[in-house]
Amino acid sequence: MPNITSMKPTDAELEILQVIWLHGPISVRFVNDELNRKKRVGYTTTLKLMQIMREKGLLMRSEDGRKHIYYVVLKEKEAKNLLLDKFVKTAFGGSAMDLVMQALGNHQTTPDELEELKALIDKIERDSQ
Amino acid sequence: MPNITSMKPTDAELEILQVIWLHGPISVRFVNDELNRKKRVGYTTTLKLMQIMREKGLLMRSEDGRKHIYYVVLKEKEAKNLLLDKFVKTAFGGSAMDLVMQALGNHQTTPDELEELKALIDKIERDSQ
DNA sequence: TATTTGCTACGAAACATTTCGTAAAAACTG
DNA sequence: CAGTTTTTACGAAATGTTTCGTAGCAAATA
Repeated sequence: MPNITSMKPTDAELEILQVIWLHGPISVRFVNDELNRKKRVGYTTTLKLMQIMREKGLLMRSEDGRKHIYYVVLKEKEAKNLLLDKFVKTAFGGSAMDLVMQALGNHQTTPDELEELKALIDKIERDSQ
Repeated sequence: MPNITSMKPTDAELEILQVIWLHGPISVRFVNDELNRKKRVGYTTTLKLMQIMREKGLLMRSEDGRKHIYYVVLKEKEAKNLLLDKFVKTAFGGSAMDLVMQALGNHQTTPDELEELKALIDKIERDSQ
């Protein structure tokens, strides 16, 4: 029963998770190149972090000959759910609705997005009947 | 120009911020008692943390005789906005709407809350005319 | 085959966070 | 006033995170 919040990914680890979620099973080299588009970081730093993440159970890898190919244990959506839960607790005192209201109020939204959101609300209301 | 994300409150610091936001300007003793409702933590630990938070510029204090009374520099709402921005970036790749949809879909909501949310959406739509 | 390149493993330094013990002084209590 | 309690200051240990250097080996290349 993997649980990403009990694994507490750090900020650096989260950056790596994002890259892997976006680009699929992937080599250390690729992750490091990707990270270096934003900031300078040495290859062995990234390697070490990914090794630690594997020890923690955050990543797994297949050994394709000499190279190792890493992938995330949890699906993106469930992982983000767990992270979200934790964030709601630590920053918003447990109120998801507070977070939703504040996020909505302070970010640009397109009409399409608002329609999508209204559809979701309708669905929630219907399901609760 | 205070900015809570550049100050990077840690998890322990965030717990303290929550207590102070909730209970107003407050003594170390009160914060520590409050924290101890959830977990055991020594008085000097809380004291030290709050001293560090003051050095970082997260808290200020007034010296009421012997006791020190601490308060948060940033208003709750602006602080949470900054934290939210950072979380959206690190965990949701920058998409606030993704976060909103996921938060809504995965937490219990009362009919009242949904009404409030719909009102906010209406307001956003009206304002964008 | 000899050299270079690229990969993993690993230890450890540098840094940050959390925890607490001790000391000193003020405030309270009997 | 003497003793106890409460408070702050501070140093430092314990723990967690991030970074990188070095070594050893395999693969590619000259």
